[in-house]
This record gives sequence, C-alpha cells and structure tokens, in this order.
Amino acid sequence: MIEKFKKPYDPAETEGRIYEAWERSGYFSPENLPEALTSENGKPFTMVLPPPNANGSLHVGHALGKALADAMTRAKRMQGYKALWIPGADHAGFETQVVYEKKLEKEGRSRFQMDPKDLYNEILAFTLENKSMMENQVRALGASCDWTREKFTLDPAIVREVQQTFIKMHEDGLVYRGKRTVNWCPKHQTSLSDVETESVPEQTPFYTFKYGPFEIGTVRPETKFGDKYVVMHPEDARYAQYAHGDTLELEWINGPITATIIKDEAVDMEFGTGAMTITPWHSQIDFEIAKRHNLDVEQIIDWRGKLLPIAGEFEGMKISEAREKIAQKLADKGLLVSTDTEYKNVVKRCYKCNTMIEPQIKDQWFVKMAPLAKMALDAVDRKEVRFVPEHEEKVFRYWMENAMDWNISRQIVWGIPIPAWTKNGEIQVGIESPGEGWEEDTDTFDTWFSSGQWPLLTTGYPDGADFAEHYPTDVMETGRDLVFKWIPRMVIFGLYLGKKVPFHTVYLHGMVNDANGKKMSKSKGNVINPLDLTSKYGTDALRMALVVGNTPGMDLALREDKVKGYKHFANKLWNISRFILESATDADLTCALTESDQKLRARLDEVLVDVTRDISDHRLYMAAEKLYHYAWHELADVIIEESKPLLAGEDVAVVASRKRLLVSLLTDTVTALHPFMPFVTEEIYQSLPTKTTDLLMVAPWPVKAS
RNA sequence: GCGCGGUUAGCUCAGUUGGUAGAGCGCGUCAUUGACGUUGACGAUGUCGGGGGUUCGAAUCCCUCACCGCGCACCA
Repeated sequence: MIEKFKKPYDPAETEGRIYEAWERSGYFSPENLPEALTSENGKPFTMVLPPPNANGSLHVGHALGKALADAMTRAKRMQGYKALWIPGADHAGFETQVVYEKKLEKEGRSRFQMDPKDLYNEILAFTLENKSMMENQVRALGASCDWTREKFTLDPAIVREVQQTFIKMHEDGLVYRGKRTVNWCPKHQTSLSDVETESVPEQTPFYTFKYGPFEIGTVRPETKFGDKYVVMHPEDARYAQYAHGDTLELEWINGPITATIIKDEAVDMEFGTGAMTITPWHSQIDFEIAKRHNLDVEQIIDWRGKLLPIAGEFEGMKISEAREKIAQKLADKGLLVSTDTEYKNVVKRCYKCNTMIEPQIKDQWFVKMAPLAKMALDAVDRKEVRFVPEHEEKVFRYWMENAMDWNISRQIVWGIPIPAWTKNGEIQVGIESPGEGWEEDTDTFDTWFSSGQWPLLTTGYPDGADFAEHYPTDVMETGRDLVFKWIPRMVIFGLYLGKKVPFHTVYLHGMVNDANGKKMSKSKGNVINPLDLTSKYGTDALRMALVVGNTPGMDLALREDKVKGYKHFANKLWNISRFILESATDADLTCALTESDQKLRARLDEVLVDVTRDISDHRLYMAAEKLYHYAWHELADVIIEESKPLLAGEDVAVVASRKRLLVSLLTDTVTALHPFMPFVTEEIYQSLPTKTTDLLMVAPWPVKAS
C-alpha cells in the first residue's frame, strides 16, 4: 500500500508533476508514440487548437474547448492513432490593438501621437507576455498538445505564407482593390468587416422635410448637405409627371440648389412618401444607386466624424451635435414637415467601442466571395464537412449564401502587412518593392485573413511534412459563435489553397454562462476564472463539470456545486483505488474468474463498448457520465461492497478470482476515464500492478474502437 | 422583419432509430468510527409548455399557438 493513498487526492500536489512527466515523455508528438501502441492502427488523428487571442487570460469557455478537444485527442491516442493536437496563438489584430489602446488611454497616451514602429513594438511585447502566460494556462488545463509544433500568427514563416496567399489570390482575380462603401470606425480610424460591427436597434427621430415639391424622410439630416438627387421608383404614379434627368431649383439647408430627378427601382414605394434624396458617400444603398446612374459622389463627413466645409456654418461640428441643429434650421426655414420620435431603426456600431459606424467610401482590398462561397457550399453538399450539432450547418449555409465581398484591409499597425506598393496612383502586389519611388501599403490584414488559413499554416502548407500527413485535420472543436466568423473562412481557404476541406467534423460547443444561465461579462461581475476553480477543486473536476451533461451547441449554466461534485468523484476514484490496492495488490492476474465474476467483467466490457461508441459519435457528455455512474454506483457501491465479505471468506478460488476481478475493473475504469480526468487517473495508474506502459496516456484503450 | 435553438422533478440538464420518464444537486427517513472527515440504503415530487394530427403506442414524428434565449438584418 502506497503512502500517498492514505490521504485524500491532492490535485495541487499532483497536476504540475504529472504534466511535466507527460511533456518530458515526448508523447505529445505523434512520432514519439510507442510502436506497440500505434502499430495496429497508426492512422493520423489531427486537431488544431483554435489559437487564443494573445491579449488577456483564458476564460472558462476556453477551458471547455480544451477539455473537449483534449478528451478527443487522448481517446484517439490510446486507440492507437497517431494523435496530434497543434497549439498556437493569434495576434488578433484589431482586438489586441483595441485592448492596447485602452491601456494607452489610461496612461494618457494615444496611438495617433506615436511612431507606428514604436507602437508595433510595444504591442508585440505586450502580446508575447500574454502569449506565454496563456500557454501555461493551457498546460494547466492538461491539454496534451504538441508544443514542439506551436505556431504564432506572427511567426515570420506564417507571415510570409499569408502574404503569399494574398498574392496568389490577386493573381487569380480573387482579391481586388476597390473604392467601395466600408464600415468606418471614427474612433479607431479603421475600416471593419461586417462581422466586426453590431447592428443595434435604436429609437431615432425620423424627420420629414420639404425638398422642393417633394417630401423626403431621413434619420440623418447631418448628411443631407450634398443631396442633389431625388430618387423615386419608375413606376410610382404619384411622380409620373417627373422624368428621369429633370432638374429643378429648390431651397435647401444652406440656400438654393439644383436637384436632379433619378428613377431607380431600389426605392420602396411603400415607405414614406416614396421619394428620397441620396448621400452616396455615406450610405451603401445610395452609393449603388449613384453608381448605376453615374452620379456625383461627395464626402460630407470626415474621417473623424466631423462635418466638412460643404456643411457651411456647421463645418467641423460632430454629427451627434449637428443633427438637431440642422433639423432646427430646416424647421426655421419652414422646411420641416413632421418629426416622428417613435421611429425605430437599426444602427451599426463598432463591436469593440460601440461608436456609430460611419459608412465611408474608401479604397480597400476586397476578397471576391461568390466563387469561394460556392466551393464551400459544394463541399458541404458533398458531406465533406459535418457539423455537430447538425443544425449548425444551416447557420453556416446562411452565412455562405449571403456572403458579401470581404474587406480585408485595416488601417492599424498591429497585424500582417499587406504586400502591396503604390506609385503615382499605380498599384503593384508583391513582397519586395518593385523599385525606386514605390511606397509600401501601410494597411494590415483583417485578422481572420490569417486565422482563416490556420489549419493550413499550422500543418506547414504547402510543402511541410505535417501538411502531407495531417491535412485535412479531423475535428475542429470551437465555440458556436464562430460558426459564421471563423469556420467559413477556414473552409474557403482550405479548399482554395489546400484543395481539400480543412477538417471533416466541426464540433461546436455552446457558451458557458454563470450559475443562473446569464452570459458572463466583466460589467456584470459574474465572470468565472477557470484557474480559480482548478486551484480550488482540481483540473479534473473542472473538466468533468464542463463536459458532463453539456450537449454540443447548448449553453451551459456552470455552478460551482457541480465542480465540487466532481472533486468528490476524483476522491472517490482515489479511494476505490486505495481499497483495491490495499486488498488485492497481490492478485494473481492469471487465475480463473468465477462465473459471477466473469459476468461482472462482461458488464464493464458492455459499458466500455458503449462509451467508446459515444466518444466516436461525439457524445462525450454521455461517455463521461456513463463512466462516472459505473465507477461510483456499480464498481464502488455494489461490487466493492459485496467484495468485502467475499474477500474475508475461506474459498481460495473465490478470493483469488475476486482480487483479479477488482484489479481488472479498476484498471479499465481508470483507463477509460483518462481522456476526461487525465491527472487523477494517471496518478492512480502509476501504482497499479497491471501497469504496462510508463504513462497511462499511452496505455491501450480497453476495447477496440468500432 | 428573417433565421436558429429551447420549453421534461424545487434547480441545472440527459433521454442515440417512437415502446407507458432519468441523472446530478437539493429535500425526507434510516444507517454508518476504517476504501471514502468528500459514506451508504431507501424514498417523495413530473397532465415531458398549450392545442390538434399520424400510430396499436408519442417527451420522441407532423401541424399550429404561446413564452424564453440567441443570431442575422443597407428600407431612406
């Protein structure tokens, strides 16, 4: 009997030591796995860790992802696959820059007063510090990923490859430079993609103004200075007397103007008066109308969100301030017809700072989505990618079917530089300067442009050994919220560059909420730090609490009681082991089993077959619960209880059989639980007389996977 | 407005192809000083959101309504 079993299981003392032993063994790398384990199967099983944003610490949602992915990887490894889980970190362009800008703000500094190089280097130092902290947190969660293959989105080789992708796409006509409407954040001074904005419903006064003989509605009087086109539907009978191209003189905000009639089918006859004026520079729909009719396009609001000289007396005013004053001026001139204060519309805001997005016309790089989206949809039609849960496929399709061209250039320093050069309005794409006088593009890529290529980049696309062996990967485990942000981009790049889908299965976990089912947020103060829970209850306990009863795609209300319950379970396992090791450590592992003991053995085999199927069908929540139930309520409550009198009995054959049975049941139970509770099971395994490998993480799975 | 998910025991949630409901926590009674200061046995509580349909049989399939949550959204 080993001394350590005399005290309750102590995760704090155990976990660090065990992780170190795992990492030292080299088994996180598939090529180091014991021949005996992989000789029969030996197929690769590959996962890529969603690279956490290296700008803070891990939250409990990360812990859930790691627990699931690690369980999958460990199970496959024990089943003889060449299991590989590649870790990494994301520089997280805009997000990190925002975090850093907040820090600068607190220090009374601003990025706009800094040399871009200095800013970059400061953010780099900050990111690298966070990155190494996060790596240790991933280790603390027991993740069996191969650190020797770790990648960072700003590794020079990765940067180079990302730039090559851009160049290739440019050659293939899949990226273009275009003057188009972009989502401009006046605070952060950059354009944003659609997924980086939020549509927020708001109640805004809806003004109706007299515009010559017409009445036009707007929620944005501050944009109306340049409105010299009035647009109506060609079939609108109310305006039949006006012909396309007619002009008329009328009184407007700052005096008389000449307005031109435009007939366009984009106008909704049902809405308002059916007549509207357009501001093409600050509205996408207006811009499209202007393009169709080749109309003048003029900027009204500057990049900081202030009115330009065209606004006359309002020049330099912020739009929030100008709005009411302009409405008032029009009212004073007798041009205000009505104000609807109950009007509700949807306003786009920057998802980080909540600033109102100002649509602006800007030269940007865009990815042409239609052909890429079609490739992705075709692959899903061919069932090359499956979603767990299945219904998430609909969300994926919805996004793909509605994908608009993707703005990939950001006006921030923190990111991968776009390899493009300009000279006298001419543009060239390439990593090296085309020659004298060419200026480098100062924009950087949208962070999803690099993370979208992650399964390729981590496996060493295009000619790395891992790319040949481990691409496509098997399972992508990530949060449900990424199904239309990250997943589609990975599928697209995977198909475009790698010629195959980047993964066969997408496993999407739900959000981890607080005990009351409410979303965790810093402002509500209900954020649970996973490492607080692991230090209190042990990592295995947290992992079980996150995995059991948590079906894919469903949100989880995490209660501390549940974690505590699984701490009890870890200790229960510990005590089961203590009893069995104490009473059966001298078991003869070759003796004959009695008939009733054979039945008990067969019963566990049944459970294990079931559990194995649950794991391969991605029902980890069920596999873990079944093992829990077996260990506690069958092995401990029934089998061990009835063993006490049996072992005290006189029948030598019965005693010997029972000893062998107990050791055998314990071994396989602990082995099957290892993917879910890696630490306590590894620690117990080290004391088992049935131990056949140096570490449990490379012990063979107790049943053959079907 | 469109889409997706949910509604099962006091709470948090399972329920794999339709066969008269389960787990954990909580609660009640009893037991228990050596595997388990983190124990065991037994027990109570459910018109499976409402209504309709298919079926010999529905928590499970179909229709419909209600409520909760989430996502998407260029009607000026």
